[in-house]
Amino acid sequence: MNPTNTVLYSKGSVKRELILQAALQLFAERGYHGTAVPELAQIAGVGAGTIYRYFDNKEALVNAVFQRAKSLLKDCLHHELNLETPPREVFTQFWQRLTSFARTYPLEFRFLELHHHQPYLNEASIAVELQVLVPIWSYCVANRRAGIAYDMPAEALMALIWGAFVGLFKAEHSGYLVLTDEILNQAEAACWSSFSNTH
Amino acid sequence: MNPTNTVLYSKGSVKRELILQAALQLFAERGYHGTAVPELAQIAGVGAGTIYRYFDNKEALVNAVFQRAKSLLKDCLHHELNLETPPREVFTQFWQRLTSFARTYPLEFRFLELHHHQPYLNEASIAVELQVLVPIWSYCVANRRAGIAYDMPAEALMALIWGAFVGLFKAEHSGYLVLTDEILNQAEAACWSSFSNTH
Amino acid sequence: MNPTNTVLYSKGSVKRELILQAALQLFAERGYHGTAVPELAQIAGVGAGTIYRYFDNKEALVNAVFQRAKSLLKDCLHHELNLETPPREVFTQFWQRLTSFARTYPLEFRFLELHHHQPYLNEASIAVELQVLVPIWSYCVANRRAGIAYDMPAEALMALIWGAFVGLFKAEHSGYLVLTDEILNQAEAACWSSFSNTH
Amino acid sequence: MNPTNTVLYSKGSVKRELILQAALQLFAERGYHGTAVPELAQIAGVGAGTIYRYFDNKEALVNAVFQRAKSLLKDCLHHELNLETPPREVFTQFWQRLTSFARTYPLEFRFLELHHHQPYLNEASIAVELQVLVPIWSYCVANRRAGIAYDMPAEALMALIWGAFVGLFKAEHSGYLVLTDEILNQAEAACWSSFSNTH
DNA sequence: TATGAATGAGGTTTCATTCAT
DNA sequence: TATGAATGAAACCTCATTCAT
Repeated sequence: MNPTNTVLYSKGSVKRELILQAALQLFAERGYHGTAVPELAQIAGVGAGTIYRYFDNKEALVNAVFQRAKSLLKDCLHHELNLETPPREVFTQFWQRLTSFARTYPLEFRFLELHHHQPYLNEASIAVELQVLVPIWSYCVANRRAGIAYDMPAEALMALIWGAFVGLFKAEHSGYLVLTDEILNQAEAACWSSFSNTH
Repeated sequence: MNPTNTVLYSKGSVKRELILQAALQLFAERGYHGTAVPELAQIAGVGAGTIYRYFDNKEALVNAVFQRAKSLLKDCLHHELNLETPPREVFTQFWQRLTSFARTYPLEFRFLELHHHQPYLNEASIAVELQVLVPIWSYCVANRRAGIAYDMPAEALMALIWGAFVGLFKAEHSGYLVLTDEILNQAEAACWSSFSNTH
Repeated sequence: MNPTNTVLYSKGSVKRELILQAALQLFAERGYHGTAVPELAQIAGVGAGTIYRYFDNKEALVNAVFQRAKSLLKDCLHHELNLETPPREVFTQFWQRLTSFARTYPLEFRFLELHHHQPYLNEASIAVELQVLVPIWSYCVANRRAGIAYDMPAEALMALIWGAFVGLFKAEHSGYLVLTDEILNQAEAACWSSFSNTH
Repeated sequence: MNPTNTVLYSKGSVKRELILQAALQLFAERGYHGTAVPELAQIAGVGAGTIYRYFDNKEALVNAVFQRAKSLLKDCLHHELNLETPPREVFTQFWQRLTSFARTYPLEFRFLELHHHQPYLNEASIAVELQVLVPIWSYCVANRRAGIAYDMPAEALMALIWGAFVGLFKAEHSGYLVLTDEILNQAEAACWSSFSNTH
């Protein structure tokens, strides 16, 4: 009866949400091809056919999951980030935000990092991916120009730090390690050392 | 008729090799679940049934691929590595050997790093994985004890460096970057900085 | 509350009409099995569930469509047809009425003639079919007895003429032909020749 | 062991034949959309998956069935038909060949005539359809030019005769009529009357 | 009365595996 | 030993029908 409600309901439909959650979980655990739609439906607590009321097909679903996870990451990383503060502090902020993301949204983080998404990503998904990367890239470029970061392509600097961070959480997820705050702080310092030749 | 012969033949068979090669290629490109056995057989140039003469099933095949790739990595990393030389030099050697592996065996490298193997790995595969990790772990432990490496768990140090290295090649494979020797050398120096507080 | 009212309402309901129209259109275009109920509902501009308020199921709907179309044909063909006029004139009248039906109700005509209804027709539908055929059959029988028509079973005479007529419109619908009034008149003469040995 | 045998086997594979037969039967009975692949497989006596070894998909299968049926019709109608004989005799020959086709290949005839194929026909199927029509069209054109046939477009003449013929067999299949040779001969004479104004 | 979201049976199709050759 | 045709279970997806609103 409340049209506003209706609209909100249809946009943020509870079923749609259940499906996205189940998809996130299973795709993160087993990957796209390793996840069967009927099982996904069961975990979501909906009929298999219902999934196709909300998503054109399985590929559209995985892209929706990807875009949501990447957008969340983008918000966590970049929202109200003050790039005017000293580079060393910005770096710490990035690190803390990344950590916060990986801790708050472990499924999103694992889904994004543990799998190989290229073959099924559509344009919108690739666009969101770039929205995450561009600000970090700018930060690297600026610091390199300022003589703060090592004299490497910004892409290489990003890849090193990002890779190191992902490596830590992958190791934890594999059971090799428990990431305490202390370790994460030490790792942050170590990564800063691999980013900048300043002390 | 001679069982020894049979075993030797089956282990060293040319067909077995073709199958492993095709499996490596397709698993690296599309992942385990994204690869169909009949197509794999076609790429290998053998009949689909032939695969089941050499491997019990698809899972046994992926484990064989995994073990071969990891063993190769183990050999590349650790064979005749002189751990007596100064830690900085050992680090450089590790880096160069890793680089050499990633360049010489790109499919093996991508297969090992781009995908999420846990769900189908058997004990033998896990054992080989440890054979790769243990020497590096020892190196990290020793350097930490000697006050050379940062005061972090060896597992964290490993995860950082390994992650950074993988990050570089993942970025290259995604088209964000071309890894020249110069960049790889700079990255090596940067990673040493994230490993050790010495100059 | 007034059952009579209810019945009238449900029989003459505007929604019922919309559903029958949409069903006619889609069944004519794609056949019974090629038409999906939800799409039919959308074309009709009603909810999918609404269809089941007016018809027990899809089969009941197609029978209703069939009976309406056949009844319309029956009315067009036989209403106030004067069988006392000379046979040649009656034939022309039949032909003109058929033409008028095919032109005025092209969907009904195509639905009736382009598809194969047997598997889902119920008794009522078969009864209506007979109501169309019987007067024509009588006409054929009478003319045969009178030595006007060829000495064939009435059923064969009917099948020939009816088939020829349908063939013309099928050819037009397939794009092989445009049926002008002239052609239709010539065809009428030709069909009379195949019906009667008189001049 | 006999390579020739192998080739013949693969071209005319017995399974392929079983599938085509079952498809012809069910498509003729129930139409394309009314036929389910698993049921078709069961009638053919093969596994459901086997069908997809021989045909890309259901649509490719129905096109194969169509092309086979139309080719058969083409051969029956046109093979070694002597167009030099008098038109009246050619007409009789056409009629007899059509009758022979409808009697010898009743499923093919019903499949071709009882259903509406347009939506799924591919180019090859349309090409075969034309191969059937063109010679008949030429015959009609020639007879019209010679003043033998009624002065109607060839397409209209064809549609009339073809429609009349199909009407007869449709009536028989519907149970309205049993087509004896006598009736077929009388019908042939009647149809000639609707084709030509000569005696 | 009317709806359309929801369903699950059943549709088309794929694929890991087997087995006759 | 090697094959690849064959399979049927299970994948993805559709749709006739129901039912809470």
